[in-house]
Amino acid sequence: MGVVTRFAPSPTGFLHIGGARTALFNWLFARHFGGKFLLRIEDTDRERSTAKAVDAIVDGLKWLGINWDEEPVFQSSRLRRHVELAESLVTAGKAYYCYCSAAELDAMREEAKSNGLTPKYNGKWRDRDPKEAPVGVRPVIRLKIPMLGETTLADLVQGIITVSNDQLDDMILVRSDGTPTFMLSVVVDDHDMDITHVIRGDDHLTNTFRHIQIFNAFGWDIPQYAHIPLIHGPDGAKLSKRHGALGVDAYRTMGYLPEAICNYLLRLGWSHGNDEIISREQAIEWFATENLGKSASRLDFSKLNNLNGHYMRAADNQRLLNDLLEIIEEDVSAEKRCRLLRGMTGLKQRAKTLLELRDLARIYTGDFIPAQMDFEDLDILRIISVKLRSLEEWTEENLEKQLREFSLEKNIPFGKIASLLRNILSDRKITPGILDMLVSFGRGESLERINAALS
RNA sequence: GUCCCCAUCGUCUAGAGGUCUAGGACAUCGCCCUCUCACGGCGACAACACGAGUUCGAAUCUCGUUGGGGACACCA
Repeated sequence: MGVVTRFAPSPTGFLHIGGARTALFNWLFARHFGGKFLLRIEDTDRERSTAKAVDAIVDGLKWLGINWDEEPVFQSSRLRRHVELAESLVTAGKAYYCYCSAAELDAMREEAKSNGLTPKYNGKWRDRDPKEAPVGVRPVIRLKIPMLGETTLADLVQGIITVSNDQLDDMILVRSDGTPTFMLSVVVDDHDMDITHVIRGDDHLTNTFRHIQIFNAFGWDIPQYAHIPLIHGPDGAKLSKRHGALGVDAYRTMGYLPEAICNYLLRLGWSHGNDEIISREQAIEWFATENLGKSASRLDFSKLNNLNGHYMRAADNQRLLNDLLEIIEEDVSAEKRCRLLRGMTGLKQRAKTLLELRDLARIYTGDFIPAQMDFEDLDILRIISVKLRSLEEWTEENLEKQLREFSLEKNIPFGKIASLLRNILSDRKITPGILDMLVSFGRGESLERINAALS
């Protein structure tokens, strides 16, 4: 049977950057082996789950180009099955009803803690006669975890990890309100969906020992696990909203390209020798859990910017123009769109993000105030004006030829001419090359601006 | 507190006992290219957390210390 992976976010917020990486890795792994990648929405927490969050996650994945197979599974629709299975465990003597109150549980934890032990449930109802059940109290269902022995996990990333069973407590499978817990639901769904490999953040590592116990109770096969390290903020502390725990949509509005985000995320905690720029196809071909690192990594925006710059330069001009028009508030005339498209090659190599590109683009779309010039400059400009007007074809080659000839003829440095023209075509210090600008503006607009400066 | 995990340049990492006076990338700083700015090219700076072992030999193996992270809910 083939590989089946899944991404299982809980829809309580946006698709954050760590989640995006988890999804990416699961997706790459499945695609590498020609298997399936499934999406499961873990919405068992009805209070916190929203349809809006589901949309945000779906949009985020689509934007990143991560496509899933089959219809997404909504965990909430599987409540019945989860609870029935838990009850079957009670019947089989592998789970039991517990009637403890919240106050009792607190006391147990406090007691364990004061004895220097892991705080946990003490098994009060584990072997009690159900006849002793207090009336009017709705019980939870707890799993009977073996009191002796240990549980071992052979993790694809972290290696072999063994935990003593006395660290695990009899976890709750079904709450007193009759709803299943995350622990139960994950296991049942991973089993029912035939998940073969679970790649997830290593904040789930210790949960995995509990999951294994549930798998064992049911007598089911356990999937392979790969726990990937978490992403930290630039300061090494846990990722917070302050520094990057943003939704992928936020990265989008910051002007990053999805391929840059994917490439960046891929290289965070994973490597393939010295390769840095990795296409989607190469990533699918190369991805393997063996190359995953074990330590947490920090988010580094300067590297992301560099990568984004690379993908901007590599991007198709028309596509970039479309992206750009989406984030420009005001209308851009057809004429100016043509200008932008002609000038895109020169613009995109000067921008690291779409936001920077938008700013640079104003050279071709915005208003400007031409610089003041002295008489000498005006004389030079007058001659240039005549020379350029006489050009038959307004091409970069012809423009350069004409201006270079003029430069030699009058013994005026080409740089002087270029900066003169820059000052009357734009009021920016930083612009594309002067020939590029003349071509992008086109004959009409260029001559018009020169004329305006002369008068 | 208890349990688990991690540890190479500022950052992401290569490195699976000798080829490591530790390689690449980003960032930083020079130089070159050059009409400004970028791009590109060349170069510089810069790391095996610490301490014991094992071994002829350790960044690589073992143990300890320190530092960081995660988990210990009727959240997921």
